[in-house]
Amino acid sequence: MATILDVAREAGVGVGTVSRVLNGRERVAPGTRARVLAVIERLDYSPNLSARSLSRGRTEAICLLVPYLTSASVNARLQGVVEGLQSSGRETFLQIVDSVDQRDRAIASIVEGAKPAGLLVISLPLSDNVMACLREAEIATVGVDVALDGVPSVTVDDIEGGRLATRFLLDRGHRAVAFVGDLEDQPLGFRSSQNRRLGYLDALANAGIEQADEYVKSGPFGRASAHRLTRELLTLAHPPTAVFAASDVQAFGVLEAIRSDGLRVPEDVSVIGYDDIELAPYVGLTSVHQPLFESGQMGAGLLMARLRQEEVENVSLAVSVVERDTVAPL
Amino acid sequence: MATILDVAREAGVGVGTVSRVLNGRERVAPGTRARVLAVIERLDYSPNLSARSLSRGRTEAICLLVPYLTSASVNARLQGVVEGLQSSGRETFLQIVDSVDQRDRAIASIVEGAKPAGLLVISLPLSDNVMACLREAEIATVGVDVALDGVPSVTVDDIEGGRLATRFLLDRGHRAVAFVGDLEDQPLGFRSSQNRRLGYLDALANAGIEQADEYVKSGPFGRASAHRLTRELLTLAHPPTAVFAASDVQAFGVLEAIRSDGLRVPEDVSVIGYDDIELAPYVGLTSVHQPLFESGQMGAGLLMARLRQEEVENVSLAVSVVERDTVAPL
DNA sequence: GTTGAACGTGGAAGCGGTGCCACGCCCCGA
DNA sequence: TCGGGGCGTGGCACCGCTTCCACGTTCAAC
Repeated sequence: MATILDVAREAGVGVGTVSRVLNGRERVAPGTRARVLAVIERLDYSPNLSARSLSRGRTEAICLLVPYLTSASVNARLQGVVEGLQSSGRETFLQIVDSVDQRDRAIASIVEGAKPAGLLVISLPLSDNVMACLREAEIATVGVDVALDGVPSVTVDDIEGGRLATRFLLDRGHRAVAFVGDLEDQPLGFRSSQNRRLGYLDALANAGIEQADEYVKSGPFGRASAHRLTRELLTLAHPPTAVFAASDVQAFGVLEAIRSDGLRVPEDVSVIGYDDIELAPYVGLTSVHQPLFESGQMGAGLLMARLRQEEVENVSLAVSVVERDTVAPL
Repeated sequence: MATILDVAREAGVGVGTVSRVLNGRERVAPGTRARVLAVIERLDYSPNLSARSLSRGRTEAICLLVPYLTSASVNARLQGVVEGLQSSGRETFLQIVDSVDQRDRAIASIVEGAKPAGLLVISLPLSDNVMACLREAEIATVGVDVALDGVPSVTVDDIEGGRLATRFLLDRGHRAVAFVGDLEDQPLGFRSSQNRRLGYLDALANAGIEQADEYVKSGPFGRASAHRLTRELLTLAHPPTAVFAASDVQAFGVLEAIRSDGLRVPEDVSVIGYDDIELAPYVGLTSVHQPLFESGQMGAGLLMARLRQEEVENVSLAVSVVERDTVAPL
């Protein structure tokens, strides 16, 4: 591999000049710049990243901070991010965080250790304290599916999504609409289920429906728990005629529970999910679609713009109901 | 952050000695070693990776070389890999490769640029030429779902899997068994569909069944293409009574095509898939299960062992048929 | 003609490690 | 007693880049 010294010698200039050309600094005569660029091209030179990091005291890389790779929606977003970042040519490394402890360790290693140029956070809220550290360390940060203090983000309005799903059921005559969601004291601070519930309550209130507390169920994320909660709903004196699940995975548990009770979907009970994950079309699940892949792509775009020192705005993506076979008019 | 010089001063030794302690070299008096380790602990020192890479001329990182993140099976393996690597504390970066061109660029950047300590390749065959370069560059390499020349790997026997799936159908009385798979001149050289077809043919031959060529269909990967191929099968003079799809995604296309013809699964036509992806249980698809996540974990284990200079053996994982609701006796 | 600011440039001092070389010491054999 | 071979160690050159300082040059202003 050629080094900066080879380039400098070959172009008949000093290493400082080559470095200035490399980094697009001013103060280089156009002719010199052209000559250096020609030599770089000819020698197929590319700077040694370790040396650059050492000298600059920071890394060129981009770090992706991601919770639960097993979650389908996080996964879809991640795919978008990776695709969007592909063209940047930067090293991209992955930090996966499944617990508060791992999160804190990951952040410590980012701020004090790797010092990447950019950080892209998916779905994981970070404290103001942490955000201050990141700003301090001059790490360009972007949030995807999470609003982070003082940095740009790509978000989807979960409250609006909850409203949309609920209105979809109300518009079809349902009045006894239940909600099945996550526990709301998430250690990692996820709020999507909570926000979707708020949207749900808001839509009901707007429709003038007095909501029975017994229609709002929450439990650990997953199919099994949703299954159990749904059985509870079905044994109520007045079981709901429709269920809004805070995620598609939970909706699958809801579907199972209804069917295992000998009831039919959507004839006896309607079900709407959220996320419109890849599985949804196979199962015919009506769901609230949010642009998962695109949110990742856009997040990558924001980060790359930030790294080019451009000013960027927050992006908010629209949600919509995808109608399939699990909701019927009452 | 403390540097090696701080440690050396604090411990009253030279930087060389600290470096030797750090790297577990011999030739350090036990007392000195203990003293240095104590200081390292006290100062919470950890070496600067950029400096180390620069000096050693190679990176500590591990690179993951992965095709098509969108593929469910690659994804599941990747999750296993990441989980398995989590404990190593090494930087892990991702190179995603969707075309021959990207593959070659990625390899060039690995061998000449980043020079990671380890490389874990998922499902992507590499030429002997490339393998020689990797050996030359002393990059510890491990294959997951691909056998790579001269390095350890975790593989699953696709031929055996094809046999298993086919025998499963034969054992239930089917004689007219069709195969729906991928095109076999994959630019990136994937051979799994081809191998599964070989297993299929072998099982038929062993059962003394003369195979009609018209029962073997191949097309681009994906649901739509499998759908189309299946319609062709169903219009044959003697349509098959069972279909073996080279992957679950293709099996979904097969299911759709059969049902859209007004036929029932499994009463009219049986279907068996391959991979047992997350979706399969939801749809009730009978499929050949291969331990995707585990293969990734084991691959990570092999790589970490190689990086500790341990000798390791190839691992071959077993496949098995998971019976659900899409296969019935003839 | 002198001054000095702005410009373009070369070069050296780091960045924080690694690894080699040289040095002093101790112990053993001649 | 002396020489020589380990052993344990300190220190310095070096990895390839950035960055800053200093040095000509040019040119406008006075």
